[in-house]
Amino acid sequence: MPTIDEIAKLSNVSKTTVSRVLNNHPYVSEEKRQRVLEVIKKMDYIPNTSARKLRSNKTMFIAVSIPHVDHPFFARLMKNMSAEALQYQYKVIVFQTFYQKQNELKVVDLLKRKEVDGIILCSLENDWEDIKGYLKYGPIVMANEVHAEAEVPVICYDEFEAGYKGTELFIKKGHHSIAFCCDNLYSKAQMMRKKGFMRALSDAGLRFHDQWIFSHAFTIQDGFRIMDQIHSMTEKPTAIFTGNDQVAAGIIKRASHYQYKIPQQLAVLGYDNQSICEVTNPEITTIDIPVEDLAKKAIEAIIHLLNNKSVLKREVVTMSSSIITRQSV
Amino acid sequence: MPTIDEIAKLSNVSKTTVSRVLNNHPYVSEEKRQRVLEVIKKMDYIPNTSARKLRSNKTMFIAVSIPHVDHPFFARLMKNMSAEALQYQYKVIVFQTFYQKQNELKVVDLLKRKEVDGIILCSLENDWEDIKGYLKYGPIVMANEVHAEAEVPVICYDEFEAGYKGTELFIKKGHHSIAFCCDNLYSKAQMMRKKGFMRALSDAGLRFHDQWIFSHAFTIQDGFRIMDQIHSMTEKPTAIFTGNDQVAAGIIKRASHYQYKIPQQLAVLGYDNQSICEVTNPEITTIDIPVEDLAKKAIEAIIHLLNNKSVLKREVVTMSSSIITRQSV
DNA sequence: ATGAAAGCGCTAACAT
DNA sequence: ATGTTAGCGCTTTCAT
Repeated sequence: MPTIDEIAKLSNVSKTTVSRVLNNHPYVSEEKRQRVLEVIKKMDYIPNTSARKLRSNKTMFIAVSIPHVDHPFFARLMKNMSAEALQYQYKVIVFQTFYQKQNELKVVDLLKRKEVDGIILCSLENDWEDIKGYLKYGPIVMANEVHAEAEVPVICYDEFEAGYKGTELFIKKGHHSIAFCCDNLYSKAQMMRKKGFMRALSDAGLRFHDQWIFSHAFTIQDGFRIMDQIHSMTEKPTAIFTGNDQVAAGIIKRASHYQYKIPQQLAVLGYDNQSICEVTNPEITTIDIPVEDLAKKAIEAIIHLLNNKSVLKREVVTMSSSIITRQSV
Repeated sequence: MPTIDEIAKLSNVSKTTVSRVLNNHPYVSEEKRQRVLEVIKKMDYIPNTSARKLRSNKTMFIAVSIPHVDHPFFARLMKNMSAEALQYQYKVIVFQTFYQKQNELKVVDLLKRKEVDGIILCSLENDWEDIKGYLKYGPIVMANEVHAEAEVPVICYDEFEAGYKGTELFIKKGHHSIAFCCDNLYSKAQMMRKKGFMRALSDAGLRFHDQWIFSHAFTIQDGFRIMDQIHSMTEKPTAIFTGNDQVAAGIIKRASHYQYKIPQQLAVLGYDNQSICEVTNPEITTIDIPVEDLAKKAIEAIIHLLNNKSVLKREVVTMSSSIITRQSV
């Protein structure tokens, strides 16, 4: 692979001039520009990225951290973020934490190593105390996940509202015994959603049962497990807020197996509006969240910080979700 | 962020020594090593990655090219490749082609720019002729997708066998009118699968019908569309090889809507053994492919090339798939 | 408009 | 065992 020096030599110009041509700088005579361009083409030259990065101290990379990519919601988010970043000539590197603190710390380390220019955290494994120190190395934006006081832009859904709305829907349909699923309870977003759920319950004068809160609900298999648990209970809920369409699908399938009438005996509300909602029987009533919008806003936020080098500050953008009515509620 | 020079100064050693400590070279007195380590810790120092890459001409990055990440099969593949690469201290960068030739060319360009050390192509948009020139910049491995004469390692499934086996299953069950779905027909892998299908047909003395070949079959929605088409036909197939569980799910759902008895009136065979197979009604009989194995072997292959700088040569590893019997066939 | 020269932060050959 | 020095390939002052 030729270097800029060789191109300069062959074009009979200095490497400064070649660099100018490469970067579309003005003040290069048309004649030399053409000559350089020809040599570049002939030699099949492309500048070395590492050298450029070292010199300019910019990588044009944004790291995005997610639990793992084999998850319909995060996959969709990544797809959109990548496409959006490309609009700004930035490339997205996906980093999977696999729910490990340590892997998340490796992501923020990338900032320190000047391996990426900025970071978007779509989940949060560590305490914010352990992350905030990295802010001095570059901007961090939080998307999807929220945090109470992180002094960074946060683009998120109104989880409280979603929790409230969904629960309210059950109540309107006459349910009094409502269950709730979540990934885990250390996620602030999940907490907010649960708060909305609890509020709707208390606003309606309903009690909540401890054993009707199911955690570690991610997959179809988890849905099976949860339904098995419900089936074995003496006092059963008649409605369940799943927080995830995969889980809803699993519950519906297993409930049918146990001959439950859905939604009469057990109403099931999904979350995410994934395509799986349309293939279960009955089809899944779910909460639609604006993933594309979230992706776009998150990329815009990080790009803004990158370009303006403006001071990072807390700035929460909250997005509304809406209920998509199908058959399971 | 401090540089290696500052660390050297503060430790009263040369930067060579610091570099040695950093890279675990021998021949550093324990005393100096400790001193350096302390300063590094105190100063919160991490070496600049771009500088390292420029100097060492290694990036420790592997680019993996896929159509897009929001696809259950590719998501699973990526998850496994990323995890596997980490074992060798390599990081995977996912690049999505969105089925565009031009995006795929950007991926191979990364090799030329020294932005990645090697590439794994999991799909192929361009003619091999337009890719092979990049081999002089670094190793390329093909995984999942195949190519007739590409002179690189190819880790793939036995698509012919899968096509044959699946079709044979239908025939054993007494079907004579069998339809076939595929993404597109410029994919060599898809071609092989189709060949297996055709061969099984002809071995059984069965004809194939042009209008029973459905292309552009990727998603649940495509499944709906295909089922609509089938339903409108005067001469309908009684079995369909879908090539993808999402498509199978869509077909099953829509067929139920039209009151088809599955598998009696319409047998449906999936592909990939995704978790969605277990939530449809009836559950999807499918072809299980060893994704984890493919990921592992592909990473091993590229690492091998990277380490040994051995000559690239064609070397095809073919993996068998197996039928998972559920209810839809 | 163009070029000479400095230097980004690091590693490694070479000398001691 | 340790340090001196060169240089990876590029961009950017600064001078002309």
